[in-house]
Amino acid sequence: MRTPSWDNRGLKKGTWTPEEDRKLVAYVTRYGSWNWRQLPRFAGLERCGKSCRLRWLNYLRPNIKRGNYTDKEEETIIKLHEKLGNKWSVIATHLPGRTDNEIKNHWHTTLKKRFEKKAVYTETNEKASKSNSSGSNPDKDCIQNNGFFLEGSHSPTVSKASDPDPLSPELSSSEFSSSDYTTHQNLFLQDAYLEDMNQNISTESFHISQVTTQANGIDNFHGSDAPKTMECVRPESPLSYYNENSVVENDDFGFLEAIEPITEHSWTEAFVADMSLFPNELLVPLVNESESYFSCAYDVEDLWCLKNNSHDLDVNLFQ
DNA sequence: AACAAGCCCAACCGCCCGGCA
DNA sequence: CTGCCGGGCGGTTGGGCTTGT
Repeated sequence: MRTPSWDNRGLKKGTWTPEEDRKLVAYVTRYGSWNWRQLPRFAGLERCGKSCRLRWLNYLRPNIKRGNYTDKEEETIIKLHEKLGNKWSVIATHLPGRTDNEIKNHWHTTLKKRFEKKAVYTETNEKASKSNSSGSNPDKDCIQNNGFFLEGSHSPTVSKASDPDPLSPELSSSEFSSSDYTTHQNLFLQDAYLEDMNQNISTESFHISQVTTQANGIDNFHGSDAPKTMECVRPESPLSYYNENSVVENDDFGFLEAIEPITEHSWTEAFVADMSLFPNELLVPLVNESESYFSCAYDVEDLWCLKNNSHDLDVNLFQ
């Protein structure tokens, strides 16, 4: 990807290295994202806060689903885009595990082109049918949905305007008008809020079980040793090493089976303790990397083991 | 096999908004 | 009320990868 470079502030730009990922994951899972601008300094990263935030949200955070889009997901994107336009973040809340950036990319690279292609087809087909009123649609693999065709879809569930909109029980897409936009958007935002709550539960209130962590070393996910059966979660994602069977399509909480809930050693408590009791300078990474908590001297398995004993670690680190 | 063109996506950029002093 | 700051969002791009010739 992008060639690493440095801006005039001495901050690194470009592709993230596994080591940087490891530092970011270690810091955010332990302390949370309390301040993205300050975070890279304390996490030992020569990156701007924005870059860290983006990397975490789009790539490193748990429960990110990667790989091919299902027909249902594409259908959802198309329908929501019809209603909301380029509100990628809102659309993303209806696709668990997908990020706004990924959806946006998928739209621009695949769905948009398909839309334009089919729109042209629709236009020419309509002209043809006008000239021949008894004409029928010859393309049986394409299902028309408010002017859009879902290529290769074998599910006719969304094809009829009279069908209830699966995404908005109160209002079908055919009934939706621009004047309803604000009200309808509020409904979406309410859903978005609830889903955000779910996301927060998955990303901040649980941590990866030690057992699965030890079974799947983090470095494997940057190489070719990623489990081949894990399709719903990005194999090379450092935080995707919860049980490969734990993520079930259309099951937002399937992965939780492999994650143990935090009781008394939550990151929030660790954060409160660490940040309130220790001066900031003590949280700055050590100059000598071999002594740093986030250094490569620690295997990631050790890292997660250490995290599980964070209180002991805190004592050891800051004494 | 070598090259070109197009595709894909991670990452960056700049703007906007909300919270706060 | 105003200005600052941090976070969030949508648009854009760089460059690796894939496919076609």
